[in-house]
Amino acid sequence: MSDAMRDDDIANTMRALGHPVRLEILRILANQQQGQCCCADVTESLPLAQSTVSQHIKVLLDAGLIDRKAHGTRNRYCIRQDKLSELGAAFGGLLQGLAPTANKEAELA
Amino acid sequence: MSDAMRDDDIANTMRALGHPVRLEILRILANQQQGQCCCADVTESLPLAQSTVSQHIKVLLDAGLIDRKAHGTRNRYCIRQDKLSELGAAFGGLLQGLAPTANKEAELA
DNA sequence: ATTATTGATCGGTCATTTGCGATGGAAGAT
DNA sequence: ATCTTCCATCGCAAATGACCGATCAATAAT
Repeated sequence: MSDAMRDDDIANTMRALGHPVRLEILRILANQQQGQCCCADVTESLPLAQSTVSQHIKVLLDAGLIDRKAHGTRNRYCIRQDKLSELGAAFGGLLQGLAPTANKEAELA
Repeated sequence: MSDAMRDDDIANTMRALGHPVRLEILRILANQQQGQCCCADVTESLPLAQSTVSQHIKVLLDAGLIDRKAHGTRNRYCIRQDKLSELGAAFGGLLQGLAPTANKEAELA
């Protein structure tokens, strides 16, 4: 239980996922051949200015959900699958903690 | 697939979960005897003003994550388990859509 | 009827987020 | 060296969010 996400981390990550454009960006990254692409690729799939896309990317980056690798004059972004499964586990734990059956039994530790 | 959550819905719900206080409120509701309690109960478990707690509750309410039932002079709040599992499914679907194995196979529909 | 309790809502402040165009640095091409 | 491409970052404006104290309607108790 040592490296479990705390509420702050979970909330931060949730907030990063709390914008449809960022969900879309993640999907765009996921559907790339090598699972990676540059900012320009993302931008031309979205009706937003480059600076705006770059900012959304930064949010995902800060949340640890994606990774940046400099590659020549462009950057390659890819999804951090490890973070994603970590989040999945944390989310599952959260839901379980909120389930009605977990009320009393959880106190028997 | 007709009633699946769309990106907007998912993002909205994520944003509602994107604050540690609201996560805490959900946990407080979950750990109540009948899985329900009033605003005052929640407030005295948190270092926040009543108006602030009420506002957080409203966010959860608007996101459909909790339910309000008037009961005499006070309101009873409880977690909407149906929404929670709906969200769990949507989140699972999201993660699956972002997984590397889902890239090509998903196009064979 | 008067009083007390509950809790939603209003108004205000301050911080953060979202969007944009413009700027500038870094790497590749000429 | 010059020029182009890529894109992070910097203002800037508008909108949203978080928090508070104050208010007010509704119900319960006296």
